[in-house]
Amino acid sequence: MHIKARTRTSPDTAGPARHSAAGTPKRAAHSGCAGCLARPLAVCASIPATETQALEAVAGEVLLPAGATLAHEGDARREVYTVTRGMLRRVRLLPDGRRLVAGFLMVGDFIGFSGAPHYRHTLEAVTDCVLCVFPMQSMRSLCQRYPDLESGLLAQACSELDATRGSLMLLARLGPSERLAGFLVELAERQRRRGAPAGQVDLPMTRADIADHLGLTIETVSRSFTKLRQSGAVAFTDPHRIDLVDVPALRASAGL
Amino acid sequence: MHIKARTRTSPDTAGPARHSAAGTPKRAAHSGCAGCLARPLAVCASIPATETQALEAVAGEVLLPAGATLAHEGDARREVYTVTRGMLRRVRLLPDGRRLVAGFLMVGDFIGFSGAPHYRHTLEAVTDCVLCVFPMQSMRSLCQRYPDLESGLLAQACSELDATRGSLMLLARLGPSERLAGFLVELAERQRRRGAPAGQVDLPMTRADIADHLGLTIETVSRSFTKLRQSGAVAFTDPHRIDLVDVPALRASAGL
DNA sequence: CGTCCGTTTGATCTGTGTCAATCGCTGTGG
DNA sequence: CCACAGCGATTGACACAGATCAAACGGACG
Repeated sequence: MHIKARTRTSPDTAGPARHSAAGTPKRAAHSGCAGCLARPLAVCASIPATETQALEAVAGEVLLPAGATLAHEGDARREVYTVTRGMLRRVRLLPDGRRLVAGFLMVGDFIGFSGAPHYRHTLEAVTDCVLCVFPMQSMRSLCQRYPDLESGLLAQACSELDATRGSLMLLARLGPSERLAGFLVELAERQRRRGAPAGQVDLPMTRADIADHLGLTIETVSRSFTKLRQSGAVAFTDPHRIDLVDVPALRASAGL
Repeated sequence: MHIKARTRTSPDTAGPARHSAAGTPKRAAHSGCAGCLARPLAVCASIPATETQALEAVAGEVLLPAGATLAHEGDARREVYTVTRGMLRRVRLLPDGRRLVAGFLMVGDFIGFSGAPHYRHTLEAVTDCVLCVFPMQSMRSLCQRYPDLESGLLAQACSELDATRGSLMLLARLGPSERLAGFLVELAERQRRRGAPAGQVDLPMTRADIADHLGLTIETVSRSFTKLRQSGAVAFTDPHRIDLVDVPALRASAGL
């Protein structure tokens, strides 16, 4: 096997101050569903606007500065979340330091689709984030009271399954540039659904995050970017702002 | 990129007789939930035993000989299924013939967790199979009538998400032998939950299926098997019947 | 007995990981 | 204001794990 740990976050010397450098999460009172940007995108939409006080009654808010950790792999799961602002990454670390970014979470995404009693991934803020928190128990009773909420959760779980299965194809059978193309197209699509202009992608995460998401190295990701640029499929000056010039070509090369 | 098509099923010359060689599915009347081996494992368990007639009323049965296709990628999704006997594979093909086996479905597994209106994978029988069929519409009304059914579906969707995310780590960051180890322990675990003796795995699928599931070639899968055998982690004479000699070692090498 | 197919094993080739150097931007201190 | 340190991104040279090519083996079936 290749792929050994390098620039990796060192194999977690499980000391006291686990929230490494960056800031720490801050709790706050819930600021109300009325003006929430995520509501139309999130499962909360399954609860009628006239009944949002049922949500607000049990919800809290979490402010998460970029780089901070929301939850650690292995921690007991007691709460579920909806992302209200910003982007997070779902990270898993192997003992030898190899890192996987299992996915990126964006506004409206629900965190809590798991049967496991403990987190299976560490959740880290890529940018400054705001999240809605619900105790799992409250979420369960809300589901009983509003069956539509449970349907909504099921629907969102299904679409997350679809997306995750899509990643399987990327990782198992596509080459580096194809993976990157697929990643960019999918991210652009998610951002477009959130109101961003089509044909552009924001990449707040680092190349290392992308590499660990696509099963590549930083260098290969970088080379793949230049390759896509040279082929005219994408364009960019800022490495975190990509223009998708030839979406059909990108889609085709990712097998879509 | 490497990984080009070779032994692959030829890029689907979308002719009329798409159900290639093997047999074709046969429909039958539902044979009753009472003696169903899958019931305790499947979501059907969410409906009380006294009410199974509600299921039987809308369910049908499908008999699927090994090699036959249940549904094709791209077909409209009109039904959902529960596997009652046998094993299926979930396959996706790229235009150039590269193949992905996104997963294997076993007794009790539910087929129908997707938000898409069309199948995103072809479903093929690895062994002779029997499935319970439900029109999607009937499933929806059953969910309304039995909220526990929807909870059960959500729970199963979550555990499928957990499993799929586990595959991400295998594919993105583990070497061939590690992937194989992870695959074997996970399969053993699923079979154990279904009553099989621990420490053994049945592999009805071919090496090609395993390779396309793990993002490898047949040859590398074979070599990884011999490596695991030489290291004493597994033992076998029949290539389709593996003894897991050192489960802790297997789990460790897969990062579990 | 011979063909077929899946599996295993061996030899070679190549893409991508590894090692290393440079570039560019940001923030800090003199 | 400029010099410098630090970090992320990019580019280049090289090595090796795993893909490719090739052949042999073994069981199933006619």
